[in-house]
Amino acid sequence: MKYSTRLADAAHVMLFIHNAKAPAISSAEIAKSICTNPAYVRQLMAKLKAAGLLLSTRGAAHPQLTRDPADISLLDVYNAVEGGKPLLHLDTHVNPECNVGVYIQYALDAHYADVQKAAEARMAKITLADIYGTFLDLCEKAQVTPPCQSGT
Amino acid sequence: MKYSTRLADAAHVMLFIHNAKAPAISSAEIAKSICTNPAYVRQLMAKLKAAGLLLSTRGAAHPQLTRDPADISLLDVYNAVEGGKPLLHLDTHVNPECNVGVYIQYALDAHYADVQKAAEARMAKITLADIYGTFLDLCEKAQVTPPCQSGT
DNA sequence: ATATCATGTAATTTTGAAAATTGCAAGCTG
DNA sequence: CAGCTTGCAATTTTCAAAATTACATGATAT
Repeated sequence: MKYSTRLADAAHVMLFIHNAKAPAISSAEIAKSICTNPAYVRQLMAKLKAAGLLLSTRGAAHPQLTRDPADISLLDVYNAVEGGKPLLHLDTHVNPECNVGVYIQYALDAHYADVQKAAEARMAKITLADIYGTFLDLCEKAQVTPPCQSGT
Repeated sequence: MKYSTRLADAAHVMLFIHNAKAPAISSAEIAKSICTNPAYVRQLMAKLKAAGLLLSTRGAAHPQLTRDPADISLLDVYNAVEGGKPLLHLDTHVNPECNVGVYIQYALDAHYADVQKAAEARMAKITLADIYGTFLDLCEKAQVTPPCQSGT
């Protein structure tokens, strides 16, 4: 399949909104930055809203974060848009008549959980403020002025 | 896309071979356990071989692990079959004319690397012997006799 | 108040990476 | 030699995600 870029796109949406100086930001504007379509952006925003990370109102183009970026972790965003989907996937289609096959996957399941936990623990420590900070650093190093939503 | 189950399948192959008492194990036999086809199993085995985890000879059905399962980590297997493919994926198709979009993804990249490192560090601590141990425990709890390659 | 632009959401189509399949040359083994 | 096997390349199928389409509902400004 295609790789899921929902976490990257959702973080993009959140940071784009945070970075915006203008009061009004439409899904169309955000979509242009991600090179996608407004409906997809709104789907992401709906999930972020359901997770309590974003506020938005029908008909009005002024979304806003519910909390300070320092209080929103990458894990929050991950849970919002990937909803429990694991990073590693078992092969659930093994031969049910083969005990070895069945129980090897069960055994793997237990250890996959540890990897998932480690990844999530790390994501919990990364905040949107951290990412935004890195963003500003990179922009400075490249001598680029952040705002683009006014121009493009 | 489909989810990749290569890591789970490759671990399955390794443990199936380790668990086998019979000297001869064909790719067809392993494939039956994973509910797949021999060619796919051989593709995985080719990668495991290239990574130095497995020995096999053309024409002869007697593969064997190159090291003790206690000396083979889940990360070894992951690197062998996923070859540097990350767990999280950036959105590389952003608008190149939007600095915000471009640099947000660059910033994310840096933090994704930390998550990847954490996951890999955890995988490095899990050995095939650990997984095989869990496998035996689960079999015992379920009162199931492990070997299946003799029967099915 | 009404024309215009936004959101929210469902339904459908397209895309793309992985698995499945096919085919066959090369090699072991009885 | 006959009947297995592996190794590997090429093709087809699968299926989750993204893209697209459509439209009802709601805001906003002139």
